[in-house]
Amino acid sequence: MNLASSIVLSTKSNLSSFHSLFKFCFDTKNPRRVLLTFRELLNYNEKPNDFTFALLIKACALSCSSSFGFKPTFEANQIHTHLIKSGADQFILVPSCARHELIFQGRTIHGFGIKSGLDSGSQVKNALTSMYARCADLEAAECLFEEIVEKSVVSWNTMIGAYGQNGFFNDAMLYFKQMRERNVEANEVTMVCLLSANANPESTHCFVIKTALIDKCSVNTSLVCEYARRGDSKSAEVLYKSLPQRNLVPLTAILSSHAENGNMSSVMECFAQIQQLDMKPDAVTMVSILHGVTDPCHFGIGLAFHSYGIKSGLSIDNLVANGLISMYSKFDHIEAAFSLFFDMHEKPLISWNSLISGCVQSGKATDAFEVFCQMKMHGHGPDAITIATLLSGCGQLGHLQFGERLHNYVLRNNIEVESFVGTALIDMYTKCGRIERAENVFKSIKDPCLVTWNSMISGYSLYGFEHKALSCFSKLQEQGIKPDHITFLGVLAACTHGGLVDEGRKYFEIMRKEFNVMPGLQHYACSVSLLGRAGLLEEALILIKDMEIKPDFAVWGALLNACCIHQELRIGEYLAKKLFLLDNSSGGFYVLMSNLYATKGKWDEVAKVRKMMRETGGDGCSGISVIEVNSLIQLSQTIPRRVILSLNIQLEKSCYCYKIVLKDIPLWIIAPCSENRQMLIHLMPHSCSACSETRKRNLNLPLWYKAGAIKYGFVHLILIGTPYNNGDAWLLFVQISVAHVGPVDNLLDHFYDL
DNA sequence: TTAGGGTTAG
Repeated sequence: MNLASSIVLSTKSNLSSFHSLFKFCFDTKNPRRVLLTFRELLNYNEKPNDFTFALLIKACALSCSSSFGFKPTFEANQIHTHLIKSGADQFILVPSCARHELIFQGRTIHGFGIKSGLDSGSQVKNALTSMYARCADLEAAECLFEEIVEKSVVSWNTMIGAYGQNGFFNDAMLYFKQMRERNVEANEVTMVCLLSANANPESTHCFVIKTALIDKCSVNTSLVCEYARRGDSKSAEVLYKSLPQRNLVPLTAILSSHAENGNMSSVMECFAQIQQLDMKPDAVTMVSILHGVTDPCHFGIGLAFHSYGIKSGLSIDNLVANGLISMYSKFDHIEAAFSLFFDMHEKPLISWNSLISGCVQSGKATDAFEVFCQMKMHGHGPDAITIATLLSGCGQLGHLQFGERLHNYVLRNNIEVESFVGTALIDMYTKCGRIERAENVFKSIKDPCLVTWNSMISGYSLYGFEHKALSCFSKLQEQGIKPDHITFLGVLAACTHGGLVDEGRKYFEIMRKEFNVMPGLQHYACSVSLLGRAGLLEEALILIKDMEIKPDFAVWGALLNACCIHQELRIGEYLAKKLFLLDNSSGGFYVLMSNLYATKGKWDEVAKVRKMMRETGGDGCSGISVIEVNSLIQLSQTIPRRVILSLNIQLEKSCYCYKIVLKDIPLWIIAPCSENRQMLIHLMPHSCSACSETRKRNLNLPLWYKAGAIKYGFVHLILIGTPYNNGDAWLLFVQISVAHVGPVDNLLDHFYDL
């Protein structure tokens, strides 16, 4: 129990003391504590009134909106039980409900209100409306709103907020118009709600000047924030400077918009301003700054702010720690990200997501899956963000099986296949060789956004379905969606793969003329490749010479590749010199040169280039290969709990990570290749008996489970699994994937138990 | 009773 609770409860307990305590819980952003405190209230035999009721609803609503994933809280369930147990005689008999979601707790309290007659006041109805809105039950919110006889500005604000919070911006605006038609005067909250419902800041700005609401601190703060959020830093700054009072919130919003644009010098100016004005930067300020650190040249700034965070104590804040994890991951310092994560006192889902995403972003998807397993062991279920991130990891590894399981999870749990998850699925299926499934996912999305269209266009182009890609491009335009630079990359790639020279020229032209999208290096590289492959080397060269940006390795490389195709040794050698000066460490360059000489049968030159490649370490990018072996193993008639498998996997010099799927339970094995050394097996947490048994024995499930050895170049495994009976025999379906995932030492570093 | 800067995702 915290200090405030002790103070209130040590004095003579009365209802208003409890109400004060409830308010304290809201102020300290701990709505769930309200629910616990309500239990105390009942213990003290205090009779709640309608105000208690309204506060309880607010607590439920806030808890509900903050617990993404509809996870019931222990406290809410407790209070529910209390309502039934101790409040039965005076409040309710609650209808039993199978779904244990937090909204259920809110409905329980609603039911209690109806029965006790405490729900008729408009204040309570407003609170209830807001609760349902936060739980995305707009139908219930609307019903309640209709019941309110005298709809005050608060009632209208609640509905504007309800629709705005749930993304129905047009409806929010309609309610605002209706409110005006009924001559209800808007207040500052109306404006804040409208702005957060994506209202145009310019028109809102005019309106608030006319109605004198501009003088309200919350209104101008929201306006500055909205200008900033839309990337209009200038308007945000002009408005901010016109304000009499300096305030950290709008200044942070401006800083954040600069950070979003990667404009670190402006970010630093804002930060200096904050310090000059003696304002204390908070966690949001810190996290906004860290968000802006995307360019490697700014990494030093990021490090400096990490130090600042340690000194100021801000780095303890979860938000800041998440921001730091993301920043370090962006620059491939995944060890630092892990270290920060392990030091966190509390690890909410969002922090797990940050780390998982960090692993995927830094190209270590295997680690992301390990972290995901740990996350599940700690009792967190994945949300839409976890799933989208992991799907991206599946695409990275070509890990179709796990991707499919994630898709099944989405379907089983009624997670909406909307823009983020849908696009991630399309991306995963495309990268895992299942374009038809990507198509099906795409068709299931009601209202695909630009990024989703882009994924499908790129997918088609990758598979050489250039006409489908171009048809997608036309449909996208029919929907009134404006293509961006990624769309054109997909479209140009489709033309290149299909050899559609005229179309490619046309799209390159309309890209800037019609859509005002300036071609970047990748667009040029693609067009050069298109022209070069078609043998139009001169036109490709002219295109490069006319570029308004300096051509990079990819652009010249595309031309060199065309030279290989058309055996243009003379131009090829000229380009090779250019490329060598640009970047002589890239393996790609040597491969291209070697291919060029090979087409002409110049084997001596090929050998020279290969030697150069070895000497410069240019062949640094090793590939990942995955071999899948399926086998059905028949076991003895007795029910074997301990299954001994001798798997015939020849070990090679480098270290490998093996993934064995026992039935559908994946086990990861890291195999250090020194002979006779114990092999370490990692059990992926799952609803398998092996895992639950281990968990029962030891709550701190060791990450690695010693169970095998490597002898004579073969892998011998002892697995504890549950085989299944097909009526005749006990069977174990084993699928083995062998994937080279890099040096074992790097992987092992991340885990504690070794 | 209604609202207000931020982190994680394609």
